[in-house]
Amino acid sequence: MTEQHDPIQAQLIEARRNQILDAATQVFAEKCFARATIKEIARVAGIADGTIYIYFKNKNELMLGLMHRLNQSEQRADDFAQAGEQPMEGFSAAYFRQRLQFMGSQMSAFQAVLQEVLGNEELRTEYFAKIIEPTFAIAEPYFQKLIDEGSLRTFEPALITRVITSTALGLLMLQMLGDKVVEEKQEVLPDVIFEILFHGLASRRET
Amino acid sequence: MTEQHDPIQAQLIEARRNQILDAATQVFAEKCFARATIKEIARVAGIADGTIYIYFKNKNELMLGLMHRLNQSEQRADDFAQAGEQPMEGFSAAYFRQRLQFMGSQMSAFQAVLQEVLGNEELRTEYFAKIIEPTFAIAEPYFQKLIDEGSLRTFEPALITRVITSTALGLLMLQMLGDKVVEEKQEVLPDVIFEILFHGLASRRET
Amino acid sequence: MTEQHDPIQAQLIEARRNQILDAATQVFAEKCFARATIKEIARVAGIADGTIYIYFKNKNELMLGLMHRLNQSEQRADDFAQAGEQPMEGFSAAYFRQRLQFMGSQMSAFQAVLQEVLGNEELRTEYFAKIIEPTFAIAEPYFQKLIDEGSLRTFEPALITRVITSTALGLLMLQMLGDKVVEEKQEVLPDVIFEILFHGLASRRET
Amino acid sequence: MTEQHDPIQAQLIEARRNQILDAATQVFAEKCFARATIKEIARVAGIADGTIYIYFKNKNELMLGLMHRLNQSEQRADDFAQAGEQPMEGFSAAYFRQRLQFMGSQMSAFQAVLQEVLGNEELRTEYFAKIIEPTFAIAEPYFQKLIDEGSLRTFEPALITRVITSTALGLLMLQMLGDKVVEEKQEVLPDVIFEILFHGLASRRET
DNA sequence: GATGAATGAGGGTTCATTCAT
DNA sequence: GATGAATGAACCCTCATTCAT
Repeated sequence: MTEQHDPIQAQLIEARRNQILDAATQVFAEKCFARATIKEIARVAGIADGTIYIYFKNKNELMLGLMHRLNQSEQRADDFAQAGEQPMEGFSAAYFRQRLQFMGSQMSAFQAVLQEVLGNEELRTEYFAKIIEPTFAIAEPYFQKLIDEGSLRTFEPALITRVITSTALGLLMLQMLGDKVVEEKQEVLPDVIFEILFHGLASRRET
Repeated sequence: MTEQHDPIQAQLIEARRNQILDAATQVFAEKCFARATIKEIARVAGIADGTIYIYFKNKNELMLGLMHRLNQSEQRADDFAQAGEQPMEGFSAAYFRQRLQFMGSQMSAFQAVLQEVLGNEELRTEYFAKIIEPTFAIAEPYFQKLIDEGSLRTFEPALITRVITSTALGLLMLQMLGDKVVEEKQEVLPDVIFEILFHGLASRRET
Repeated sequence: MTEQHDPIQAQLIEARRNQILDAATQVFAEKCFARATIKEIARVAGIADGTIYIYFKNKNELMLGLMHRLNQSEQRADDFAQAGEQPMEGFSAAYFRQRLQFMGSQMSAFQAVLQEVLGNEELRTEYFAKIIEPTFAIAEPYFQKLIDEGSLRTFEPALITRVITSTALGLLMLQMLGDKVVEEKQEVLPDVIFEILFHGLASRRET
Repeated sequence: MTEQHDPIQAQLIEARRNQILDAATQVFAEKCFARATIKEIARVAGIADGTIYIYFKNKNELMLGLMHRLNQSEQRADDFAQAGEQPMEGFSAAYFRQRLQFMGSQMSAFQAVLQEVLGNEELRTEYFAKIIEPTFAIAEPYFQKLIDEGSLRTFEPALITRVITSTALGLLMLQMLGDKVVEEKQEVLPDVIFEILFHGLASRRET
């Protein structure tokens, strides 16, 4: 009957999906995936329960959709690959700051995803394989190069990525847990962390 | 006639509680709090559903009991306060290693608690106020002293605690997410992290 | 687009509520409130368990809904206030007969309510304050007037209402308990009771 | 092993049964049969849950035991059969007053029994057949005699018993429902009721 | 006999999902 | 496509009853 307005149709569908995912993000972050109800997500999105099932097969697909969208915007925000030939410290510091800012800006979504990922074996595996591991895979050669250049001390690149990721991830967790200091200092924290990770806490004279 | 079973009784009750909490820890870590069922916890504990309700008022109290027990064993394992006059680096490294080992050994419990804490406003507040914040309160003066002594560079102690905690917490998260490298290297990681946090990633010549 | 279903919708909702209340009345009367199960009420109503919870918040609200409906139909059936200037005996006898007939016709509902009210402190207080006491408040001035007119002997109106109400309530109880005589004679009983209450059991000569 | 101290043993058993029934009466009246728990009855009786099952087969037998005991004490208090040759009005008034007083004194037990009887088909039948009907059977010939003597107007004795019983039962119900007037006037109410039932509410001149 | 921990069937309630409108 | 009433599976929890001590 209705002709296929492919591009317009697709945009409408995309808009609806985003509307629903926004509502889901909000409700998941407030209440966690399991306690969130379709009814409430629909209410927040301003649509009827049943409508959600036109755009997502089931509640789980909502979470996957959310993860997927988060991942996409992450990649969009991410210019790691374009490290190019910038001076190491400058690039690294800028990248690190940008990364933390992005995570902070998407905190609700990260909280919803992490929350569920921690308690969902299947999702956990997928999340790690599709999102975290690829980041490592991109970063490790970069650190290897820096070591080879003599910019960095000799640690296994795999360990370097873990330590840096840990710090960022842990900071995000502290923020989610409501730590006031992290929240108040979010402007300076990326630089402080970068400084500590690169030059250490210890004063030089005692080295 | 009947023996005084106060002490014996108490021990039996404690044993049952632990048996149930062990089962709960396992099931919560596998399936998350919300998806875990009393039926399965009972099955894992090898008892009947109803028995759980003799020892815990409801499912929520199971989680609180688990948090409480984790907190207690944490305090028992913790000798931070006894830092005494040991050389800074030695003590710090040892403490850091011990802390990470403890967290690793209790990973399931931490996973269950973190998982739920992330998705439960009320629990989150309580967890942060009762467990995380006190740790900061103990550690900050220690770092202040080290700064005053000139052992550490001048950062706000509050930020130092956040960065260190973040790294530990993030590492735990990575392990929970199934990172193979973290698991394989858990012997050396505490030392690597300590080394990086204290002396930095950057090679010295470029300072 | 969608029709304005406010009025239609409201009627449908009312019909469903009544359908459920009818089923509840039947099951409560058979089995008492506490032993009645939502499953059976749903079965009798010909709907699914969950549907009941769309129309009533919980099982208790079913009982309150039932009480409320009974009270409403009672008020509708009640024209006491319209006693007007009819001759006392005629009006009283007619009213008394109508009242007993109404109670008999709603016996199941009364049985369900009385049953629960007897075993539920809170409901008891509410039922008495909202339903029984107001009836007394309406009736007492009427009897006072009859006494003042010299139609009735001098008893405290409060006591008269209690005695009459007792007789009606007790008769209802006997019927609920399965008394065959009350059931068979329900046609004449109102008149017999009225006759006894107004002119006494005793033969005149011996007065 | 233990010799059979039949009489002493029996007395101990009877005492225990009464202790339990007293507790049951109290808890049933407060909470109704269905909501009363064995645990609470045991607590009120000052014994362990399991002990109740030594003296009563199950919870239902508690109710039957209570009914039975109530019935026995009723019969003990009842000297209807001994009507003898006393003057009709004197005896009747005295009997009626005594009956109402007994019911008032045992109100808790009656409330528990009536409550449950209203909602329990099986019990209802038994209660009516064993307790109420026999009373009718005893009273009816008595009223027949009074009619034959010319002391009472000519009503079917079966109806007279129903009306009188209704009034008493209804009065008990009003008291159970918490009517303040009935409670305050319990001293005079038996006489008022008797007066109304025998000589009517209507003033004589209008006869 | 007395105890009370243990059992597990059963009930109230929630909520993801479906489907007639 | 959109709706939201209806469904019923599944969960938490209670409590009568049993039985080893």
